[in-house]
Amino acid sequence: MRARVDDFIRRKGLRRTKPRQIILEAVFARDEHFTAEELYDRVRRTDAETSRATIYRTLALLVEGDLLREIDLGDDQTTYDPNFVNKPTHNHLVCIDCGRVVEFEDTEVEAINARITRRLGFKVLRQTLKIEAACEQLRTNGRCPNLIATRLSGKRLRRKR
Amino acid sequence: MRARVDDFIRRKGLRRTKPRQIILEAVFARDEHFTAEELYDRVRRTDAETSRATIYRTLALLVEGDLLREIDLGDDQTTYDPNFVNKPTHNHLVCIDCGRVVEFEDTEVEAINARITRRLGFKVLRQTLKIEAACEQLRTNGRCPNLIATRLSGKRLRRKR
DNA sequence: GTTATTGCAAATGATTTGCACAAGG
DNA sequence: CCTTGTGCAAATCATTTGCAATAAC
Repeated sequence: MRARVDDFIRRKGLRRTKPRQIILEAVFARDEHFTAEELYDRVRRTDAETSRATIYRTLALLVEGDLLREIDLGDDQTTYDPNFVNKPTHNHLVCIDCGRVVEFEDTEVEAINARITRRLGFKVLRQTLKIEAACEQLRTNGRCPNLIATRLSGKRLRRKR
Repeated sequence: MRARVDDFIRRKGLRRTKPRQIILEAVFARDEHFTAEELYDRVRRTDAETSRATIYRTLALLVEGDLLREIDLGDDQTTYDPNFVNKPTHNHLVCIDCGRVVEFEDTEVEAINARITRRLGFKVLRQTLKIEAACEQLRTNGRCPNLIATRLSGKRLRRKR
């Protein structure tokens, strides 16, 4: 990943500034999804100077360079996914009970793309499959470990304003 | 459709007001996608009194009642799709050249859902597949009738702010 | 030295909301 | 009547942007 990022900076002729370094570090340190605000908080812990503007501007650069992808999890803010570099065709399942997001791959999606190209005369560039689902454990057992964990951690469930 | 709407109003105990009637009429008159602002314009032509607030409130009711579905076409405003009542499992392809949106169905998507339920232990409630694609005609022939039509009509191409 | 980059604060723009008035049942 | 629904204007809130100062190269 480090290599990909370095290459990106070189290719784009970007400068290695301090805020940029810190942001890149924060973005690719883990494989979790995050929002601009969450990234801002994380970055702030390392450097209290970095502004939201720089966060947003850097995110835009990374998205443009295909190092990061914007995904829509159904709420009012954009979520960023750093995992497309390693898993270019993965999809998302969002649990409506606990808000947990599960990434999965399914080869059949590729087959659909091929069929679309043939049938509709378009060349597929990118496909986004989002599945909203309910935790079966919660239905059958009346309890869902993820939901409990979510509540305990105090993390807010995703929802539209 | 008329029946579905009436049923919805009755079931919800909603009142039949003039602005509501006009909005419902405008929403289900065609099967085209639209934004809140486009609906507002359309409604305004029939009744110059109706406010944006009422447009948004009515849209929220319809979405809640599953008569309308919000979709994300990649720009900054919500698009509404009135076709899910008749085609509950359709998907969208967005052409990055001309912005045209093509609806399509593909039985394989159902198979994926079934597989997810089995593999991941979630019950699929709703699936959203969006494909971004390029018009092959434009690539091969250098021209795309849709693109030309879009430009002639003066309709803005969809894009992030 | 130049040109890219940053932080700040103000602007944007879609959507939501408080409130007093109007209208449906 | 009594409650739901409406228009208006103001409020929200994530994201963007203009600008002067600062830092890469």
